[in-house]
Amino acid sequence: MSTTCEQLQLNNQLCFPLYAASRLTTKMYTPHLKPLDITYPQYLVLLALWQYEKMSVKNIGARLFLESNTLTPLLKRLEQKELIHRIRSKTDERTVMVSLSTKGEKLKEQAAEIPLKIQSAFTTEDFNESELISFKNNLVKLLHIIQDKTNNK
Amino acid sequence: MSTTCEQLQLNNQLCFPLYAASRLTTKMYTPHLKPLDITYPQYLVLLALWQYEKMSVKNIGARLFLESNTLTPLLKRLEQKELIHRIRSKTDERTVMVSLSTKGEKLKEQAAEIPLKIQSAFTTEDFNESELISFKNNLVKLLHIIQDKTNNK
DNA sequence: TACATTTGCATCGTGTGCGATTTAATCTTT
DNA sequence: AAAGATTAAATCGCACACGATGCAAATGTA
Repeated sequence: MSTTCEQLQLNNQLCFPLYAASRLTTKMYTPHLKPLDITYPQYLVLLALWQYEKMSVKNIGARLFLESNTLTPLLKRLEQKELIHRIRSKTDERTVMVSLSTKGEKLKEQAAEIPLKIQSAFTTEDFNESELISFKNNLVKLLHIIQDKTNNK
Repeated sequence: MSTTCEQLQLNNQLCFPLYAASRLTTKMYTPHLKPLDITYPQYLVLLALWQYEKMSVKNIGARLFLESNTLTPLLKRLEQKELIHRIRSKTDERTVMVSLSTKGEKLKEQAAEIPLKIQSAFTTEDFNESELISFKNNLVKLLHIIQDKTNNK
């Protein structure tokens, strides 16, 4: 105990609760995503596509903060499940356009109920809805700060 | 736009900024951890050991919310780097006790400066230190809520 | 037009995470 | 004490993440 620096304690760092909360939250989605036969990162890609219908790999990456080295294999899996189409653009052969299949479009209806179920799980007597919203806003603010820090390098 | 449910938008869910912030934060550690030749999860294990010196795999897992299927290979890598010892307990042959090696103990000094460097990166005109602390407290509160939800299943 | 540079995606290797199962040791119950 | 249940690690398979590199198409520049 004598040689323990305060700063080096797990609970005193921001990073660890962020890391742990992210993983546990992802786990909360599993029982809802398993019936749809998709993983959480795949769900995030679909969320983006349900909003924009058609996006390049680059675009999806910008939205989710992911590179092609993660996305390409993930998108191939979604293609194998016949949820999306991957078509190389005619006007720019470098870019691959990702779009929803009919099956992928339909999945949206089943997924529509998930966010509410998750949110209700978070809302407790210790953390009401308005507190949750203000927390989320702070989180997004933090996200932008980190984003700037990592980009400006 | 017409068929887009509000709830299904990326930014309106808590999960996504949590996931993104966690990954970007981890990335911020990389330049500091690379000189020490350790990864971020390995750093977390060492943080726990610097605090308690000697822990069972089970104990480390309880602290980091990780199971042996993740920890065992990770700990073997730390052992290969000669930062820790893994010794099966004499009193209970099922448990493996993890302790710091001299080299692992020494690494603490080099790591001691990391938390401050990270924290200063987070502190900006948009997010001062007290805001950061209250945000972290909310994050920890959320973590406990999720923890209860996932345990009681 | 030639040619260097940039861009978008893919590939590779390593290291997590995690559900599911296995194995061996310990505990419980009778 | 023997049988059954529980527990702690380990193992296995799969799916991310991500640094590094490769490659072909597009762009910039002389």
